[in-house]
This record gives sequence, C-alpha cells and structure tokens, in this order.
Amino acid sequence: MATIHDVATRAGVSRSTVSRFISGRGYVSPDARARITAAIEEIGFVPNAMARGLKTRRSSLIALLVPEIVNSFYTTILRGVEDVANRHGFQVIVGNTDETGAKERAYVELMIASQVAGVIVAAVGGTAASLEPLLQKRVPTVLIDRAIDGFEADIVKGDNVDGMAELARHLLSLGHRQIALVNGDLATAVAREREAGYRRALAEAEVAVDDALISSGDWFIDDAERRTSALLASGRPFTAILAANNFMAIGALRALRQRGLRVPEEIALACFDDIEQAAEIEPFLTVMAQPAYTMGTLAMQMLLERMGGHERGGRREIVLASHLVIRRSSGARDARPVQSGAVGNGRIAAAELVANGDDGSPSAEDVAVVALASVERGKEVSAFGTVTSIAKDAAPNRSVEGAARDAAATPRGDE
Amino acid sequence: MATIHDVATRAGVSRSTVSRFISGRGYVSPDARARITAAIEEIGFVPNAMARGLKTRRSSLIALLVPEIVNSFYTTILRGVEDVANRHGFQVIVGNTDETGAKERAYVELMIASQVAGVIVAAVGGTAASLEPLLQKRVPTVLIDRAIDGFEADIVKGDNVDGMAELARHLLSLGHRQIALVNGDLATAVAREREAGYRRALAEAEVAVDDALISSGDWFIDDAERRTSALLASGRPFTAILAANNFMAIGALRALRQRGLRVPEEIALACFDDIEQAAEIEPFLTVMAQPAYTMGTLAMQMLLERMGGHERGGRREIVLASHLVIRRSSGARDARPVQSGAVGNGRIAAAELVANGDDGSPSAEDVAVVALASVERGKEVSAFGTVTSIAKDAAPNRSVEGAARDAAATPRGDE
DNA sequence: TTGAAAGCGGTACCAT
DNA sequence: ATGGTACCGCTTTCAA
Repeated sequence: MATIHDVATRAGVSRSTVSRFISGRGYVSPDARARITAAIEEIGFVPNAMARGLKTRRSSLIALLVPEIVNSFYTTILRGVEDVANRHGFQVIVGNTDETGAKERAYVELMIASQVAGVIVAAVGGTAASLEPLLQKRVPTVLIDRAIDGFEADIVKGDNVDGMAELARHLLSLGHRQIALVNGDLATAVAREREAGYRRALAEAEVAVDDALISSGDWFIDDAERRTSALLASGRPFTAILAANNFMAIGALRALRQRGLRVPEEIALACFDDIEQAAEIEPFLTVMAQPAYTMGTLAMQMLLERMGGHERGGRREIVLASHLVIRRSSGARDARPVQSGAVGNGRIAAAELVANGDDGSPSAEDVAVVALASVERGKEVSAFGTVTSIAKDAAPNRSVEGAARDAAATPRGDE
Repeated sequence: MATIHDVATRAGVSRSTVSRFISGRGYVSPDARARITAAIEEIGFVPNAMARGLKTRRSSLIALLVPEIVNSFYTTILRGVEDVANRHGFQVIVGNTDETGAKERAYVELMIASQVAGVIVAAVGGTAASLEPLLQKRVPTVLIDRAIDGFEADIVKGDNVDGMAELARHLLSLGHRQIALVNGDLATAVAREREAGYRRALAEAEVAVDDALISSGDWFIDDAERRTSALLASGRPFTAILAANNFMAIGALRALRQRGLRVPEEIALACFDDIEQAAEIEPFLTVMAQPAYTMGTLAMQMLLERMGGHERGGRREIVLASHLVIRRSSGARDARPVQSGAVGNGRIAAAELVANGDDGSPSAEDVAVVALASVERGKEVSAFGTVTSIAKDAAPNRSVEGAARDAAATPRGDE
C-alpha cells in the first residue's frame, strides 16, 4: 500500500511537503506540486484516513442513526442529510439500529471509535442511555424526529401533537366518533406526542376517549397488525383507525384485509408520515406528511454549526409543520391534497436551503426565521417545510403533557 | 479523551496488558482483568478505531455502495447485508452514489482511506473506472445486482434476461403485441440484459420489435416520465408498457396519468422489481420481484469468504431467479401471485442462510448447491430465493449478446 | 504473565 | 518554500 513516503521519494521531496500538498495547508511550489501530483497518480496513492484521523482527531464522516432504514421517511431524511453534508465535504454513513437499544449502543460506540465528526440520531427511544457516550465524549450531536428526555442536544422534529390533532379532526369532521389509535412504542417521544394530539382533538370535539381503542407496543408492522387484529376480535365498536406512523398503518391494513373489511367503506384509515412511492403508484392513504427531506437538511445544518463551533449556545429546537394529504383511505369526498399552515408560519424554500450554509451564509435559525417572516403559499415542493416554532436555548426536553399544553395554548390559524 | 494509557494507569498495569485485554489476544491474569474492567467502566473508555486500524490495517467496517437508497430494492439488500455482517461482528456503512460516477468514485476513495474490510457495490454503471482503485488496493469486493464489464469480482445478480422475458411473455399472453419498453441507463448491465430478455420474448412469439417503442436514458423517475410522455406524444401506437425497474414504472405511470390514460384498461403496465410497501397498501403493480434480501445475504457471505481468505479461486457468479407477481396493472384476469421456478432449481430457505457462515459451515456456493438439489416448493417467504445458476471460476463478465445467447440456449421448465 | 519499545502513516511545529 | 522530527493511540514482538 502506497504511503506518503513513497510519494515523497518518487517526487523527490520530503514527506512534509507531500503532506502539505494533500492537506492543502502550507506552501508548496508549483514545481513540487506538479511532481507530487504525478507521483500520486502513478502509484495510485490514497491517504490513509486512519493515520490522518489519529493525528488530527477529525474525520470527514457524519453518522446518521435511524431505527428502520426500510421506512421511506428515514431514507428521505438521509437524502437531505447527505445533500448538505456532501456540499460541505462530508460523507454520511448510515447505521440501522432496527429499533433496538443494543444495536444503537453498538453503533454509537463504533461511531465514537471511528472518530466521526458528528452524529445525527433518530433515537430508538426510551432512555438516553445508549446515546450517553456521545455526550461524554463531546461528539457534536443533533437529534431528529424523536426527542429524548434529558438528552441535551439540538433537535429538528415534527409538530406531532398538532399534526396528529389535525389528522384526528379530519376523521372527526367526516363523522367518526369511535376512532381507534394504533400507536407505536410509548418509550419514544413521538408516540406520546401523537397520542396527546389525538386526545386533544377528541377533547376539543367533546368526544369521550375510549382507552380500549388505544393500543401501543413497538414500531414494527407485525406488532401493529397483531394489535389491530386483537382489537377487531374484541368486538369493541369503532369506525376509523388512526395509525401513529406509516408502518403502523400497514399493519392495521393487513389486519383489516384479513378480516375482509374494506377501507374506507367499513373502516376509515389515516396515519402520520407518507409513503411517497406507494402514493405515486396509487393515491390511497390519507396521511399527515412530514417534510422529511427538509428535516434532514436542517439537522445537518445545525450539526455543521455545532461542529464548526459557530454555535455555542444552549439547546435549539426546530419544529416543522406537517401537512394533511387527503386521499381515499379516510373516505373523504374531496380527496385532494390540502396544505395546512398557520398564519404567521413561513415556508422554507428549497432554494433558500441550498444557499444556506455556504461560508458566512445564514445559520439554520436565520433561514428558519426568514421563512417564518415570509408567509408564502406556493405549490407543493417536497423540499419545502413549514416552520412551526424555533427555540433558541430551549428548555430541556419536557414531558408530553407540557408539550401538549403549550401546543394547545398556541393559536393556529388554519381552521 | 480517555486512552489505553489512562486505563493502564488507573488499573495499575501496563498499556500492553490493557491492549491484550481489549483485543482478546494474549494472557491477562484474572486479577488484572478485573481491575482493567473496572477502570474502563469508570472512565468510559472506548478504544480508538483509528489508532487500532492504523496498526492492524483492519477495521470492522463493511461498505455498501448503492445508486439510490430511496429505492426499496436497495434498502432491502441493505437489510440482508447488514444481518449477516452483524452476525459476524461487522458493521455496515452505506454510501449513496446517486447514480453518479463521481460520487461513486469519491465513496470508493473514502472507503479505501477508511480501511474498510470489504465492499459490496451495486455499481453506477458504465466503466469500471470508479471501482478500479478497489482492485488495485486489493480490497475484497463483491458486486451485487449490476455486473461491470471487465471488473473481475464475485457477483450476486438476478436473472435479468430470463426474468424480463417472462414478464414480456406475461403481457404477450394477455394479447399485447405493441409493448413499449421504458428502459434505464444502457451503461448498466441490467438495462442491457433486460432489454435482451424483452427482445428474446418478442422474437420467440414472432412479434416484430418496434425500436421506436424502446427508450433508454437514466434510472431516474423524471427521465422515465419524460420519455414516456414523448412516446405518447409521438402517436406511435402501443397497448402496454414494460418498465425496466420500479422507478421507471413510477415515471411511466406519471406520464400516463397526466394524459388521463387508465391502467390497465387503456395501457397495461408491468415492471422489474417490487415496491413492497406500495404493494402492502394496495396491490397494483404487476412485477418481476427479485429476492433482494437474499441477494444481500449471499453477497455478504461471499464477501466474508474473500475477506477471510477462505476463497482464493476465480470469479464466482450467483444468479437468483426472480418471480412474477401478477397484480392489477397488467390487466390479467387472475391477479394473484405466481411463483416462477424452473425444474431443477431449488429454494434457499431463510433457515439455511442463517445457519450458513458460522465457522466451518458451508460457503455461499455450498448453500446454493444444496438448495439447487432440493426442489422444494413452499409458501412465499421474503428471504427465499431461487438459484438459477452458480458459476465457480466464472468467465469474466461478457457482453449482453453472449449472455442472452446462453440464456436462450438454457432450457427452462416453467412454461 | 507482564512490560518495554518499535512502529503503523500521517500532521504540524520549528528550523533552515 | 521545504525538510526534520516529535508525536497521535494502539498492537505486537521480544525479554524478563
């Protein structure tokens, strides 16, 4: 394996000069430059990242940890993260934690050992235990989608409480009063937040919540199917199902089909998170779509700021609005996309995000703030997002109850 | 950041002893062992992978390079790769090459620089140029899905020629005679192979091929949409569309819908590769489904063998059969899943794959051979695959023409 | 059974 | 502008 020494010998210069050349710091004469370039080409030299990283304690690796890479919500986030990371010379490596704390922990240790420059995590949930080493080693970290109680880090997330409330209101507006909730793992904040939204919407509509219609477990399709089957077997009456995410919806759908129940004629269905490719094939599922690409984009942006030390303040929190996409499964007459957006909210255009981050350009918050100020309603673009709130030096992650209370207190202008 | 030295001091032993302890090689007294364990725990020590890799020239990283991580075909492959890698103590990092040679090249260099233990690539296509450094640096490499002319490496791929021929035969059997082919990038072997299959089926049915109905370009949805729109605008008559993969099908579908054409009533549609989640939501697309999970599984298995030096022979090639899943889009009366399988082919059961690879257990070929011998027709399981052919010391990747000729010469027992 | 010491392949400071 | 030279943190003989 060719080393810097081989290049130096071949080019007739010292290792120091070669080092300066490849790292781009320090002076190298045009003459030496040419000879080194030639030597590198000839022997096919690729600098050893381990040797370099050992010395510099830096790497060009960004780690993204997701619970389920097969879910398009996370692959879309990945694209967002990757696009801005690459633009800044960073490469992204993905770890699939499979909703398993142990796998997450293993990846975290691997990432630390690999000296990654930063980490973005959609955490498995529950405790901060498996992520704790990141804090201890001071690895720049940004949370995405899922908040973790007591884990002090920047976060980009969806407006789960409001989003789920709106989704529930949609079903309520169609006349449903017995709405089953197929939730995910209550150890994850999103599950608790979405349940809070569900409860809030029902309360507002003065519909009593039947706890027997609410189930939770884990985020796997099979589990949602089992729980839905059990619910159907219980004989408890209900006319609609609200699934806490797209995978839960698939599970519910399986159970419904197995019983021969037609959607939406016999049971209506809606869920959080879109499945873009499925929608392309056949617009069926009514969903609360989150701006996943933008979430990835903003998370990476915040991470870059932390990594570069440009941001030394407290915990930041960016909440992006999701939007209701009405399709067939909920049984609405007018099955057409609808953009939810509160007065005073603003869109983050793809163009702005692209401009963002180049040297000296605005930070994630700047962009978000600008977007907030410009209430602009344009056509649907996947890279768009609507900022619901931005908190600088935000309070530590609070309990769901608190979040729900705040959300309830915030006026929304979309209904 | 805690180092081995800190642990040594705290435990009252030398660095060497700590090193022996964490690497598991060499003797360490129970006494020292206990003190080291405690020290590691106390200071939260994680060995620096860079320092270790620098010395050992090894890492526990496997790189998987895919052209489009958003495509479920590749995420499913990822799951297969990851499952066997993890079982052997390796972690997988994914690079999304975005169908771009330059990105692929960049990832390859990064992987080499990072001293990955092995690489699995679904290549962007065209030349072997961007992968060439892998050969030069002797990084164990396995190709998946896409063959590369002149790149000498083990490969796991689908039976593209036969599969596409069968898919075309399905449309022919429904009475279609003017079948448009929306292909992908002809620089990739799969595209050429699938076109060969299309041509073969038409030739066998004595249907003249109308080249004006065949389009190619790249593998992006937008491109397929554009080409399909152009075809529709041309006025050239056709009654069905065969898409070279799932993304091409989405593009074609967009174009059809934009023109208000109903599928399958006005135009029938079928494609290679499934979109599992879409099918779960609504069984619509008739597809030639590939055993993606198994492809990942076998690729990783072959890679482990190369990495361990257990396999020093020539290039190996494993070809897995795909199977026809008839759904609504092709307009067939009996829209139900059908398992295609030639006499003499065998299933690889999930159980066998799991057993495979533990020390001393059978190699990828052994498993495949055993499977070939056991013609067992069971129920559909996603981890199953059907082996079409296994070649040991296979000839270098040949031209499509040659492959098509061979395929035509090989008797198949499924019709 | 343990410790001393020599690197692995770069980087970066300090002279020249 | 360039070269000499200590490391970075861990592994691995080799001696004790």
